Amino acid sequence: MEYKLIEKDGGLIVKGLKDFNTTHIFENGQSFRWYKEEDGSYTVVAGGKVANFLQRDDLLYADRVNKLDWEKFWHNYFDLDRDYGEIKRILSKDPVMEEAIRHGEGIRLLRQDPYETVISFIISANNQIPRIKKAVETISTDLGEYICSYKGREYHSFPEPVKLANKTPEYIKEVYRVGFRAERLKEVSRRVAYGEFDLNLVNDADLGEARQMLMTLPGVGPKVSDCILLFAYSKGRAFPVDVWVKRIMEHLYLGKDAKKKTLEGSGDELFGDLAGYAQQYLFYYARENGIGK
DNA sequence: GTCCAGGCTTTCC
DNA sequence: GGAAAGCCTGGA
Repeated sequence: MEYKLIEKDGGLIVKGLKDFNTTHIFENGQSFRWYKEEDGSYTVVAGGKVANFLQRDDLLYADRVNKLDWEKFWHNYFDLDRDYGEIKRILSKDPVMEEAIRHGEGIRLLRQDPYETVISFIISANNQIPRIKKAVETISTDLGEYICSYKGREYHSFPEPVKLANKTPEYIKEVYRVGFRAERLKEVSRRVAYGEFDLNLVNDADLGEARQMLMTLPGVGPKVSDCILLFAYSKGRAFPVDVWVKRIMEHLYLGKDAKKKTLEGSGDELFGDLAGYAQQYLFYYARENGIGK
């Protein structure tokens, strides 16, 4: 993608981004470490950095970001080497998808840290987004490194695995309010910290192998594993089926009471290697319209 | 092997 | 009170 970077007042202005909308990117449940400010901008914690993004027309005002940060980190984080225009053109051959895409035309799949994504989505099981966000924030405040204070809030990085591995399940449960997920968080962190599970190997595996590897971790089932593959590893064929995707796939394509296996295979069947992108447009569309409620 | 019920913590609507 | 971007266990 062709775009320009203009340094100004210690921040950065990005001009000419396409297929990019901060609301669509952040408010679709793929990441949990963002805060919407009163001016409509988003303050984001990722990669040990804090940045604020305000989008106005075709300009993105990036505060606490310099050219080097953008090129070394945020460009990749926002998946800017991928042509979402082309993805949308292909998916739009399906008239139902065309409608869904119109509602979330600026969605992009973030390239997030694998360990943070694993922990976040184990917490997400049978849970609600505000509470997931709070748990991830509390873990970071308690165990992560202090980064800065910005617009009245203090920010900390997401901690290394060993930090969570060294806490007792009782502590994790009581301090972070994660309930029955506490034991899972500790065990997964322990395996990663002591090299029993290598998150780098997931990257090299094909989709089926990667899914099987992740599902050996406690708290990681089919849905959570596909979220991790999509939101951390850019495996665009992963197709997480949650209650919302179930509802909208039944509503738009499959009819009610579709079998679990039919649902999980429907992404591949209908959208092939773009299933994960299709899932994001459908999810945003379903949530926005309250389909199936 | 597949399917399903019940349980799990706590918060939010 | 019921539901919540589910997973795990046990039993059919």
